[in-house]
Amino acid sequence: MTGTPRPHHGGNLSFLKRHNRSAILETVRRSPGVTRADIAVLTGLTKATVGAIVQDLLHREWLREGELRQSGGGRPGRSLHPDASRHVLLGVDAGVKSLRLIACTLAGEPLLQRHLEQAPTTPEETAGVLAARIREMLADETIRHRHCLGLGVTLPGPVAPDQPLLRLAPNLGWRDIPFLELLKPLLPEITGHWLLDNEANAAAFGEYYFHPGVPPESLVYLSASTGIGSGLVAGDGQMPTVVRGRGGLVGEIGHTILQPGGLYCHCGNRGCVETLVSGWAIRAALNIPPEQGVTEALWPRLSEPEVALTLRRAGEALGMLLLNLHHTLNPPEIVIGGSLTGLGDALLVPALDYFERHRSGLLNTDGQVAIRVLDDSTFTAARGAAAEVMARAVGAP
Amino acid sequence: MTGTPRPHHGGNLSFLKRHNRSAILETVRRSPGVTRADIAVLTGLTKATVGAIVQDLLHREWLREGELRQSGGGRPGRSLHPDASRHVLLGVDAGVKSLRLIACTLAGEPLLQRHLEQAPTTPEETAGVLAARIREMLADETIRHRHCLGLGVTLPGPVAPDQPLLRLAPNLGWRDIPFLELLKPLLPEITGHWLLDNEANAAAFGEYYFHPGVPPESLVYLSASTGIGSGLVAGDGQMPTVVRGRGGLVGEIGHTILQPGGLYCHCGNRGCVETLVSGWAIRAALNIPPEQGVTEALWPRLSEPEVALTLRRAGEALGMLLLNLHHTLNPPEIVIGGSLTGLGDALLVPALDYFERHRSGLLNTDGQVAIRVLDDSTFTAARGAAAEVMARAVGAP
DNA sequence: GGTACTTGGTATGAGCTTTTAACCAAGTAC
DNA sequence: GTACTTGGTTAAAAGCTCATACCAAGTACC
Repeated sequence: MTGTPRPHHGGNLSFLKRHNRSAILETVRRSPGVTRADIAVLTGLTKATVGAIVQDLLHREWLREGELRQSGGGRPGRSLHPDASRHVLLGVDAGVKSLRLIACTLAGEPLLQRHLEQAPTTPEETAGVLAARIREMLADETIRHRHCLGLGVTLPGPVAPDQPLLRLAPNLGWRDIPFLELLKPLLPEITGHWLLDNEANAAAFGEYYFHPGVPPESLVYLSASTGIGSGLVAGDGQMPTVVRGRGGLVGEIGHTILQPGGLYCHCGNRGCVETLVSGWAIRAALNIPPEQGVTEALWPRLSEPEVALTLRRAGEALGMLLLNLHHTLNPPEIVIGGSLTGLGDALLVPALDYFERHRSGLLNTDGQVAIRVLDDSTFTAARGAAAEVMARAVGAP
Repeated sequence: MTGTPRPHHGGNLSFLKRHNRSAILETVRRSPGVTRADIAVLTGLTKATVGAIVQDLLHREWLREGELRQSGGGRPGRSLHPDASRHVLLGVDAGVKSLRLIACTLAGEPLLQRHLEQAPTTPEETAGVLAARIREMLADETIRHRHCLGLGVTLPGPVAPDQPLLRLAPNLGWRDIPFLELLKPLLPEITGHWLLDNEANAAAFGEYYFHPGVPPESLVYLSASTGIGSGLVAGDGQMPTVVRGRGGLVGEIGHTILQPGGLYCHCGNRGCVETLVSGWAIRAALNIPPEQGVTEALWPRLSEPEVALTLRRAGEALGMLLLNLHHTLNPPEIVIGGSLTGLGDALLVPALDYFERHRSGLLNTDGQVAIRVLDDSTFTAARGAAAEVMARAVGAP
């Protein structure tokens, strides 16, 4: 449930077996259709070991056998795939304005999605609403007969996942909330893994974990909505890990300074990223009333010069932030999500343009950094929380 | 020699034994004087396993037994310490203006240090000079009878450690140099581990690895000299890892933008950090001739208003960079090294002051970020390279 | 001083996991 | 139909940690 608090933990034979099972499962996830022989080559394990562990995984219904691979002069191998039909992962993203719930397969494909408007309220009330909706989902025909591996929850603020504890969610008015402790008693039927994380961290993890093809060395997720957050995931060939700071916290990239002497931010400093590109900055610059969404308010007004100029400037600031991230961490991939991506090209073209124009040639002799803008990131964080559940389940006995 | 290229590597019994040996060794390194019984508690291994592995480590002379611990009503335990008397780690930092060589113990304590002025030249010539000096060190009475575990080399530019290959060192004029391949044939007597890394990454790793007391969750090293570089190390309770970007490269934090529309940088952009705080920026602002060192040139002039103002402004920019790092990654510790720290309070007081004044209260409800300025970072990168050698040796058969 | 008790460390057999090697299965080439 | 190649399984062997029992060396107390 919680992480290992010990500084340097030894391992026994069961640890070794879990390690190898995880390696095999990740190999199949990353390359669906591989055969046992392929796995043996890729993991460095022997045919015998792979055979035994695959049998176990087939029996647990984590893997399924597929068709025969065509052979080139020998017995054809039996292809293996993740078995997406027997289990379900639950993820919840409790945002400032809405709750997003997802139930997805081991391959990250959504089975059910729920998006509810929900004004900020007390933790207890939010937990109550969530529990009712989750129970509703669990009763749905689509997933009723699946085995639930656990539930991951994300919140919009710094989280210490080891406690687990939400430290602070300014936009919800919450502080030091052990949110899972409120939710668990309401959902005793969920016996799998429970975990809590920051929204951007979970999204970053999910984008990495369910990344199609070869996963990058590291990945940054930039969450652009009311505020600006980020998550960093590094995978050193093994299970990817979220890079966290002090006490498991993560930074608040929205409060990095881009424009010294600029506008005052609610954090007390001047010229933070959030004074230039966040939802509330755009809202303030264009006098959008609080009851209206930024995207809905601006779609009809995109041709107004004032709106176009504001979004272009915000986009350039976003580009500068991307550039700084690139020069600080050089991640092979930066994924942008959050409600602001709904503003489309008016915001994003200036951002990507700025980035491309100013990316220094000092570093990237070859390969480029890929910047991927999500069309719809409504369920990205929730799916990321589900991914974290799966990663934990893979490593569990 | 090279990292594991395989995506998800399985492990066998010998892997498990190495894992546990590493856990025990790290425990003793982190808490010198522990007993076998303490180790069993800390690592979660049984007394029997700990006893057997400790015996092996004593035999290999990685550990030594110390005095008896006073007991509280039972047999007193035998304390264990790293054995710093039998092995030696070699580290080389090939900088733009000088070469720094170090030989140190398993505890990171220096045995020999060499600092040579060396103008930029060809990779081959540099390798030749280094080989001669390393051989000289190896013949020294202090380390002649020790067993050498390997050699780590750092270079001032992006390095892909897996190849290993220096991608680009603008200040040396080198590009795509497999530097170890030049050095290895000249030093056949060094049979241990060879590795190559970026200077800031190695320094960050070393500061983490030889960190006294409980190591932080992560650590950022900021290298401030001619250019500005950084390294990020994250230790998730196991062996710490350097967080790298695309192709093993690391970003160039000196080219993050702090002042949009500011001075032009040699990278082509405007307002980079390096236009504000780097050695060459200060040199340009105060007309320091290239043949003179920045620190030496400015020490006698610190009372001049122009110098004081320039350094105060540079310091504030450095403070802003620290703030942005803090808000991006929230590392519990930021270590500052590099020749610019030689400018002392004139630069650093404004930097730390700016940081403290602007650090937003949003995040740090408790614990603070620690910023540590190294008095003398001459051999920090070289020692870090030696630390990387040790970390690799610990995990090797 | 002797005994009971507590804690540190070692030795031995059991249990589990991977490996080795031999074997069977199922295709192609000729 | 036979030789050959590759995929996968099985049984014995090797290796590691663990549980248990045992010995070692101190304190507390009578």
